[in-house]
This record gives sequence, structure tokens and C-alpha cells, in this order.
Amino acid sequence: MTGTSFERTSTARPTLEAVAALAGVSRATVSRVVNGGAGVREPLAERVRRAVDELGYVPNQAARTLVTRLSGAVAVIIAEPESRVFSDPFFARQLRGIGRELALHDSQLVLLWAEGPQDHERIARYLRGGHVDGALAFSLHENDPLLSLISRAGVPVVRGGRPAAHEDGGADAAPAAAVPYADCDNRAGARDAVRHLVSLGRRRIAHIAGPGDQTSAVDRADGYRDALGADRSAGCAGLVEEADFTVAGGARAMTALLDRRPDLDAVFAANDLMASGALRVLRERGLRVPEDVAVVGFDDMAGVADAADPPLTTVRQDVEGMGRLMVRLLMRLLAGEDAAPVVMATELVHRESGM
Amino acid sequence: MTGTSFERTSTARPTLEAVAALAGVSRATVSRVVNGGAGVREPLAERVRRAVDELGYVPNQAARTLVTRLSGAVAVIIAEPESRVFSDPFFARQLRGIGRELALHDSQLVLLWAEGPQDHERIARYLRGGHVDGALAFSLHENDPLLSLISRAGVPVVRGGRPAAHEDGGADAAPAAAVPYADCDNRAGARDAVRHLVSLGRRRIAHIAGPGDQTSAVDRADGYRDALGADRSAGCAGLVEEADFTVAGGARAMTALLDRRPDLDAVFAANDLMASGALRVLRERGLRVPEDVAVVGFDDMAGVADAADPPLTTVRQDVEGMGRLMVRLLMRLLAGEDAAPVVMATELVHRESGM
DNA sequence: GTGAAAGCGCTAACAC
DNA sequence: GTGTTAGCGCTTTCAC
Repeated sequence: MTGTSFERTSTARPTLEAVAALAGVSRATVSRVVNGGAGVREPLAERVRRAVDELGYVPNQAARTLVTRLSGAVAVIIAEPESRVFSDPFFARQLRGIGRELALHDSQLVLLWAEGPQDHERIARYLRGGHVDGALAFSLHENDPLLSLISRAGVPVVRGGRPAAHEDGGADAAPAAAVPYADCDNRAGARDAVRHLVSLGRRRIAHIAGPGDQTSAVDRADGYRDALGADRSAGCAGLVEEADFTVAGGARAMTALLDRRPDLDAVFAANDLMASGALRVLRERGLRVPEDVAVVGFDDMAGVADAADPPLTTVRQDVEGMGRLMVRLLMRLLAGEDAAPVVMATELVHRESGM
Repeated sequence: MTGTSFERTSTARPTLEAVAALAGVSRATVSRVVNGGAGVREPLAERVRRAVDELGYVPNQAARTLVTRLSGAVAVIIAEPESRVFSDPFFARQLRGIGRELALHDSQLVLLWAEGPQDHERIARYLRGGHVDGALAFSLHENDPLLSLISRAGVPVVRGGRPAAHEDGGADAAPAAAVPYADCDNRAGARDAVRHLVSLGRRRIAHIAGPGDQTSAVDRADGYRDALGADRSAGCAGLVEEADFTVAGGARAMTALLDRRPDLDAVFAANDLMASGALRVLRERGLRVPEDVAVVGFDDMAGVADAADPPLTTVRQDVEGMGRLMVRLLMRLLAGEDAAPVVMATELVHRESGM
């Protein structure tokens, strides 16, 4: 006897009307109290509040949305398959950051998966249906039609991650440059990591880069080059190998690098997963970390960086904070204010692999 | 010029009324066509459809919800901190399964984080506000007040993962036994894994168990004992060590096991992360895998099991499928049908570590 | 400051 | 089969 359908219909929720009757005031007054109570004298307001408590009144959001045109919900749109959400446990943390911050703003998180163009129409309909006040978009690839679709639906949007430099947002969209985003400072983080290796006296520093079509990977590679700018002799020539942000890819890249430059004495991998793959290859080749080759990763992924053998020196980013930041940017947009992109600082975490 | 606020207000969406006017019919007829078109003659229906297309009409969900009392949304409630969602990349997959299946049912996914009792009130209000038609609950601990809270809100609910045997669902809730759930067959999966090790000729098979307060861990340990039931000599005495589902925990447990029983010749770890930790310790001790010690994990976690050194033989579960299943169970509940718990089969994946 | 009344956009009886 | 009508529960002018 689950009795669910019974319970559902039997739970006749009290309405504004009922509260008004109990408190002996008009619906308008109850509404004012429920919405902050501006312009209602204290004794009255208190009576209303007691009636609300007594009845366990909860406003009907649908009725409210119907008149205010505000849904109190925000869509989080995940674009696949470019998405790293399945390889990257950060996804959950970022979502949590978003969820927490939204709760602070009395807003709900509606999760939308865009697996391909076939989903665009469904998502467009949803956004245009007035279900959400704004949207947060992740893992968009360059000039993603999804973004112009969101713009055309008239829904304010904030991106996760910096857009590619040459994106224009599509034909009838606002220029992508106008869409605010939150990101961490991948370039500066990478620069710090490589400078640290240089300061350790490493002279032949290799880089295992991420996919060239992801801005985070490109920025980290740029940071690598920045750091070596003053001291070109320490890197670059034959010392960069691109991989795919996975452990296996990192291992392959490490193998290629060692074959080409057996004399390298440090590696900066664009993420911790690839750094782990590199560690394995180094071990198999009998190279000691960090004595022979120092290794630095990126992300400080829990359960990977700290559990690696040896534990990884790596660049930490505040993923949950980025999620919260995206929400704050969106809230500013919703308030009609301007919102500039925000880039968060990273922090180098010292562990055994990069000593 | 982001122009967001302008765009929002300028997008005056067409209503049923407008469509009716253009098609030269009544609002009721348009409503019928939009909702499936039952009972509307073809020529008319076609005219309405054209008007809908021409105007780009999208029904206002709030108005619809107000009258039907159906929101077209389902809440996914994640209870922390017991939650494995941050160590476990499966979370994203399960969410995707849920999202996909919900899309098939024209329903949306609203994500709710319950970090602690302080969030219960907020969530209760939300559920009672009629925002969602049903709920999917994860990572509830035993007798979680959250579950009775959901029941009391009158919202049909399905759990992810089997409840503990002695749960009663709290004072005024439906008995937990009545709440349907989806899970994989942890016990049978573990049994298969250990039987496989036995069939390999292993005689001293250890088990690295998960936390005793998680049913998945308990079930896997039971499966381990099941498999050895017929052949007690192959396991148990001093051969079980509990850990916490992490790499580091797995390493610690492996160390303890080896100290106690240096002669063990196989290990079944309750998840892949712990199996990875075990691999590291075995390697450090100079033991060969699988020659000296065979290792089997659980989960077939992408990027862990396949990337391990050597790659892990492990028990695969269909996480995305479980997510979809939970949605189907919920849909049956919503249709007023009975929904019995569903337990999904697992599959042993053969890789080098367990040959 | 408070109340009365209109209406947000839709569905579902109920007539015809 | 199709149209007419009465709300769903709320916010928000506009009087008072």
C-alpha cells in the first residue's frame, strides 16, 4: 500500500484565500506579507504570519510565475559529447557550487542535456516556454549553435569557461564576446607551474597538452610557453605533445616525449589524469620521480593528484567557487546590470612529484 | 550592448488566444490540438498546426501547471555528505540516464542538494510547493528523515540503491519497504567475481570491503562470503579488511592484509578505486599481478579500471541504465500503478589483473 | 496601509 | 466535433 495517488490528491494545499480568511484580512495583504511584508503594519503582518504557519501555507509557484513571468529557476545546459563531465569528477563539484548559490537566491537548478542537434529543438522550446529565468552553459564548442539558440530564446546566459577567441556567437546572436563567463586563470596557473619547475633547476621541461580545441588546454599550453619565454633553452623544441586529458593519453604522450627527448628532466601535464599516465610510463622506464624527472599536473583532482604515486604537485582551481560565480554573474544579468567575465586565480599545491 | 533585459521584455510570446484567432477557431480547439489533437477533425487540426508554427507558439507551462496540477518536472535529491557523488564519476552518468529518460517523458530534471538538516525545511517547502510531480532520492542514509519528509510532502518517490534491511522510514512515513528502488545486484556481482578467482585456482582470496554503513558495500561483502561458502578454505579468516572506497583506503587495507596474510593469492576489492590502491601496494612490495596476486575490482569505472596498471578485471554495472530505470519506476507510480524494486544484473569484465 | 477587482494563459466541464 | 465559460492561485493596479 504505497498510497501515493491517494496522498497526492488528499493533500489539498491551503491557498492565499484560506490564509486571508483565517487572519481576517484580504488576499492582497497576505500576498504582501508573504513577499517581504513591505507596506503592512506590524500587528497585522504578525497575524498573517501566524495564519501562514498554522495552515502550513506554501505559495503556488505556478500561479506566481503566471503573473510575474519569473520562474525562480535556472537551466544548466550541458553540451555533449565535447563535455568533460564524464571524465571529470569536477562536474559534481561545479554543479554543487551552482546549486548552493542558487539556493541562496531562492532559485532552482534545472539540468538539461544537449547530446546533439536533435536535442536543440527540445531545449529551444523549453527555454522559450518561460520555464527558466536564465541559463548556464557548459562545454560549448566553438560557435555552438546552442548559444545562439539560447540568445534567440531571449534567455540571459552565462558560460562556463572562456570562449575561443574567434567565436562570433552565430548569425543572429549577440556576439559571444558579450556573453559573460567564469573561468580559472589557466594561463597564469600553467605559468606558475612551469616557473616552479624552472626554479627547481630543471632545464628540459616538456609539456603534455590537452586537446587543441579546448580553450583550457590552449591557455595552459600558452602559460607553459610564457614561463619559458625568458629562458627558451628550458623547453619547447620537441618537448610538447598533445593528448586528450585521459590517463591513457597522458601515458602515450609521455612515451612519445621520452622517445624523442630521453634527456628531459621535467613534465608539466595539462591535467592530473594525464600526469598520472605520465607517472606510470616514467616508472616503467625506470625513471625516478622527482629525482630524474619532476612532474606537475593541473586540477588537484581529489582521488587522483593526492593518491598518485608519488603524489602530484599540481595547480589547484576552485571549481565549486567557479560554479557559484557563474550564478552571481547570471543574477547580475537578471537584475539588468552589466556582467563582465570573471577569471579566478589558481594555486600551486606542492607534493612529492614536483619537489 | 548585451541587451538582455530588452530582449526579454520584447519577446512577447504568442498565447493560445493568438493562435485561435489566426486559425479562426476557439481556444479550446487549439488546446486540444496542442495536447494531442484527440477529437478534432483533420482539416481543422491542420489549420491550427499551421497557425502554431507560423506564430512559433509555445504553451506557457505555468498556466498549464496551474490548472492541471502537473508540473512536468521531477526532483533529483542528493543527500550529502554520505554521498559518493564526489568521488564517483558515475554520478554524471546516472544523472544523464535520468535526464534522457525524463526527456522521453517530456519531464524536466530539477536538482536538489541536501547538505544537512538545515536544508530539509527548504526542500520540504519546495516539494510541497507543487513544483515537481515526483522525486528521485540518492545516498540516503539509514532512516533518513529526508525520506519521510518527501513522503509527507505527498510526492511519489523512488530511491537509488537498496535501503538497509532494518529501515522503517520514520514515524509518519510510508514504510521504507514500500518505496521502490533501483539497484544493481551487488551481491551476485561480487559472487561472480570471487567465483572467478576460485576458478582460477586461487586459494587465499582476500576482500577489501567498503564502509559497513553502505548497503552496496555490505552486499558485495555478502557476495564474497557466498562464493566462498562452498569452499571456506579459500577465504575469510583474517582476509577481510574494511576501507572507505578511496584509493588511499584501498592501499591501507592492502597493506594490512599483506601484513596479516603474506601468503594471499587474490584480492577482491569492493570498488575499482580501492583496487587501484591495492595494485600500488602490491607493486611496491614486489608482488606481480596477476601472477602472484590476482586482483578484481567493482564498477568498471572508466579512466580507472581500464587505465590501471595492469588493467583491472572488474564487475561492470550499467549506471546510466539504473538512472533510466528509476525514472520508469517513478512514472509508474505517477500513473497510479504499483512499482516493485528492480535489481539489475552485472557483468564480469576480464582484464589483465584477474587472469 | 488596506481592500476590491482584474487578469496572467491555460484546461476541462458543459452546452450545443 | 466545436465553442463557451468558469476557474486554477497568485500579484498588482487602483480606489479608498
